[in-house]
This record gives sequence, structure tokens and C-alpha cells, in this order.
Amino acid sequence: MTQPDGHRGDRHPADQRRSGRSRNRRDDVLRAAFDLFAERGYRGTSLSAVAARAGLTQQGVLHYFSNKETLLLAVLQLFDERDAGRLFSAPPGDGAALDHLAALMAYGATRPDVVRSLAILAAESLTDDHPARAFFVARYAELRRGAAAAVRAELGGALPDGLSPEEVSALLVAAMDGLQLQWLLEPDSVDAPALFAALRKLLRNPSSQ
Amino acid sequence: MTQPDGHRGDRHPADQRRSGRSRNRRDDVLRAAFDLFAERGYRGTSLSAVAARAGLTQQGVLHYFSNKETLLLAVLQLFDERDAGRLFSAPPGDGAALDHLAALMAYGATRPDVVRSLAILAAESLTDDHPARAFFVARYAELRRGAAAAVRAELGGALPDGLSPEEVSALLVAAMDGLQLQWLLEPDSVDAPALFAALRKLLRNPSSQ
DNA sequence: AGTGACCGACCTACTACTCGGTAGGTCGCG
DNA sequence: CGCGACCTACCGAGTAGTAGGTCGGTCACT
Repeated sequence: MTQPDGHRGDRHPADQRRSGRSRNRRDDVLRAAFDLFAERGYRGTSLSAVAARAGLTQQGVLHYFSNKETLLLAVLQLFDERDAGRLFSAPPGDGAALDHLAALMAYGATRPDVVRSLAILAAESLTDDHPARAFFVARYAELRRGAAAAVRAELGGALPDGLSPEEVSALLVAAMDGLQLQWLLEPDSVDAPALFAALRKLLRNPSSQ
Repeated sequence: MTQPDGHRGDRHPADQRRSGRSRNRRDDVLRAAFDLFAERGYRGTSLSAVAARAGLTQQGVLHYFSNKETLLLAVLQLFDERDAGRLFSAPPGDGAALDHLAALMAYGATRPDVVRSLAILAAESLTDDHPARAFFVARYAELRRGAAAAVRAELGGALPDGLSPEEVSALLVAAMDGLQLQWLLEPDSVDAPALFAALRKLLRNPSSQ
């Protein structure tokens, strides 16, 4: 998501006005917005900052996205297409369904920017009248649904102590988020995927000691 | 934290300049800032908004707190004094040490504003150069330390499957945060304290089925 | 000739913050 | 008791800078 080339605001925007025609400028804007939302949040990010990083002016950004909210929604849609859509579309009943969640954690460990962006925007969506609110309500409902299906498939009725798959899935999703938050705050002292694996093991082997 | 009386910006500030002399105006500002940070986040809150809610002008706010960052730090200090300081100062080895965490969850269920404020500010502190960053790094370290001590006291060596108290404490804290996030997004479909209790039971009775 | 892709200039509203005041209370002193 | 010195608690006006967004244009390509 971060662009390693020199498309920063240091060069005058007009210089490269027609340069990257082959590359999709709209995607550049999307990438820049993603990065900045992860760095400063939605409310903390200005359209001009997005524009500068994408190598055009603020009005150029508004040419592609009619306003700031639309831009945020477009960024969020990217998440849907990448993560959620793919990760729960696995064939049901293939045994290790919970591997999908573990894989999501492992993927997150390699992409702190993605995790950070989601963590920041999810919490920010709790604020009044936040445009991402509906997105995250739906996302978590879907995550829980998918995780519950995975739990049912993998653990079946062998859940400890009268826990329902729905309860377990909420716990799993909660642990993912909470671990990632701690990991983002102190990357060196929290190993999120390992701890998530521990929780999973705890659920799978309820009679070990 | 919300003030039920009429101290809103609708009345002209000068009207009540000397009225509430007995009440501490500084505390009014603190309360207003707390509420607004929970509603709009730190970056989304303006000094004028804080001032209006506290019933004075923006310059009046700056009279008590030399700048916005100082105001945030003062609000955060309130959390420390209320929650953390009290909740882990229990006599060690009194048996049900983990009850403190459960009590914290139960308390949170009655104070969504407190939970929301902490969730929003914690995530926002992940953004670059956020003044609350150090606070939350320290807070989570302390939470984990306290929880680990509680785990050691209550579960002793009876942890399942080679899990260390430190790992369990990170999981517990993570579950708290994650559950609260889901609860804040959809209060009716997530019962945070109950789910936390389920996790706790899971840890205590590793051989039940 | 039209269309997509922008930019320059501009607008209004708001941001955190500063400066210089003033109203009223507290204090010591004669 | 009365008087000036000082202090706290603010407010009015103004600062430079930035916010999101509009309008009208220009340039290259089809």
C-alpha cells in the first residue's frame, strides 16, 4: 500500500501532470488515502494531504471522489474485496476452517499498515455520525458469522462448557482485535499470531492440562 | 461524566460568569472534554466545542489548560486515578483476583461513555505523533502486569497446555478490549461481560467438556 | 467537437493559539 | 475601617494557518 517511488509532495504537482498516464491515478489516490488514514485517522487526514502524497492537487482528488466521505467509503470497500470476501469463501466443512482466522492473523503480522488502518478506523467509527459506522457494524457481524461457521465445522459439538459457536466466535474475533491493538502499541512484547494460536488450542483441547 | 444541568452553550457565557463559583469550573471543562473525546475523538474535538459545552469561551479553556494536548493528558490522568489505580491495588493472593477484571467489565457495561472514550483514544493513539501514545503503552503494560499477577494468584500452575500467565493475561486484556468494541458497535447483540466470564471459565476449568 | 483529467483562484468556516484587557476577590498596612 | 497592591478568572479581538468544497477554465486525447 505504501508506494516506494518518489511520488511525494516534494515535487511540484504540475511537473508530472501527464507523466504516469498508464498507471491509474485513481488508484494512487486510493493508496495515498489508505496510508494516511492509517497514519492519522480519517478526521486527522486532510484532502490536501492525500493529494500531496498521490502527486496531484486537492481538486484533483475531488475529481475522482466527489467528497471526503466517498473517498473513505472507497478505501473501506478495498478491505471488503481483499480480506473478508476471500477469507470466508472457502468450501465449507473442509476440516481446518479456523485456519482461515489464523491465516488472517498471520497475514496481519506482515502488514501492520493494514491492521493499523482497520483498528484506527473501526474505533473512530464509534464516534458520532461517522461515515464508516455502518461498514464496521456489518463487517463485525459478518466476521462473527463466518467465524461461527468455522467453529461449527471444526469443533462441532465438542465445545467446552456449554459455549455456543456464536459465543466462541465473538471471543475469537475479540481476541484478534485486542491482540492486534496491543501488538501495534508494542510490537516487540506481543506476538499476536502466537497468542491467537494459543487461544485456538485452548478451545480445541478442552481436556488437556 | 455527562452533566445533566443546564451548563450548555445556549446561555450567554457572560451571564453566569461568577455564578458557579462554588463548583469547580476546571472540573466542568474536564468533564466536557471527556464527553467530547468520547463522542468525536481527540482530533475531531475542538477547543471551542469543549468550551461551549463547559459554558465558557475557548480562551477560558486555555486559561485552565495551556493547550489542547495538556487538556487531553489531564483527561487521561482521570482514568488512571479512577480505574487502574484502584483495580489492581487489591491485597495479593486473596483468591479471586480475576474478579477484578470481571468487575472492570461489569463496570464498563454500565458506563458506555467511559468504555467508548478509552476505546477511541487508545486506537487514535496509534496514529503518528499522538500525545496519548505513551499513556496507552504504559496502561496496557500495567494492565497485563496486573492481570498476570491475578492469573498467577488464582490459577497458579494449573494453566492449560503450557500457557504462561503472561500469555493468558495478554489474551484476557485483548478479549476485554475486543468484546467492548463489538459491544459498542452493536450493544444488543454482544454481551461483553458474559462473554468475558465464559473465557474466564474456559481458563479455570480446562478439563470440563 | 467532445470528453476525461485535471489545476488555479476563490470561498466560507473553522483550527489552535496569543495579546491585552477587566471585573471582582484577597491581602497587608496605616 | 479604608486603601492600594496583587491575584484569579476569565473575555474580546485578532493571529496565521488549514479545512472541505465550488467554479471556471485549460490541455491532451479520441
